[in-house]
Amino acid sequence: MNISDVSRVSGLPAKTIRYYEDIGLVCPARGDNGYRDFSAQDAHKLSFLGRARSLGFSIEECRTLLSLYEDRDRASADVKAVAAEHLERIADKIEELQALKSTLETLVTRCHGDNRPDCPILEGLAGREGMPG
Amino acid sequence: MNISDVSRVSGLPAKTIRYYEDIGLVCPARGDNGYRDFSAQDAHKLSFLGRARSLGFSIEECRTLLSLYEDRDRASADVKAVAAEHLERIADKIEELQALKSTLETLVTRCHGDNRPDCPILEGLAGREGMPG
DNA sequence: ATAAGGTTTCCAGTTACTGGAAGGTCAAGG
DNA sequence: CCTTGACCTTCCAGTAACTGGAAACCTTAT
Repeated sequence: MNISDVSRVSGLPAKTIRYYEDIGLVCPARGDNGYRDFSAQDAHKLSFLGRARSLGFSIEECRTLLSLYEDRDRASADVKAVAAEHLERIADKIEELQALKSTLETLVTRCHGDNRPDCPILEGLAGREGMPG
Repeated sequence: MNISDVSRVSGLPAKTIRYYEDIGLVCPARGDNGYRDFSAQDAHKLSFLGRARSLGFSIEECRTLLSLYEDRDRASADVKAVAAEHLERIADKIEELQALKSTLETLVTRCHGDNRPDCPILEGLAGREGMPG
């Protein structure tokens, strides 16, 4: 498989696949012409990476998951630990964003949004008036 | 005010303040010794930036907000537009993260997390094809 | 032979900083 | 006056995870 084939199969851009090779996530074979020659396993690995990335795992987490995936003797507890920690970070991020959202909503709601120059949003940012949160 | 003073007052690291000068968000005066000399207005501006950044506005949005803040004739509607768009992005991000969270929760819950090697998390990431090798 | 399109490498840019090196400045103590 | 230590300065490099583009090579079809 050439890179465009594996790109179509895995859903990852060719650029990304080359980058993944650069950082050692995949090691496709090379043909005589220097072209990368991807096996079905390479394609599978890349699909795995694509799914893990789309779930928000970092590249380093993906590297860990991939090595766990390829280690037939690993304990599922190891995988669960990686995922659970990631889950916690997601939950934290959601909470943080919800706090931001409610602060901004308060500011936006208070702003009359017309042609007059006085604006509670800017006043809030300037720190003169009480900011919620 | 030297940079460490304005850093303390604004809550921003000195490095960040220098960076903000580099990209033209602030233009502090310079003393004969080459040291930056921040006015109270500079400090105020930096506090404004700090608050806007902590609300998740990008640097470019901060630039816009700052120019709106310093334009006494701007309409509050202009500010509201920036904030409302940002709010929408936050809401989208929250939704996306919640979807990730529930997918990941499903995977984590199904994983028994013991010493056995079979793991629903990895199987979920791998798709339907099964294990490598 | 030529044209189109796929592939290669390498370099630069993105966001918003952060760390560190090398060197100039300032105030205090001896 | 000299030293020490805390500041300050600039510049270079690196972070995460790609993305865009240039220049050149390879393949396929006409």
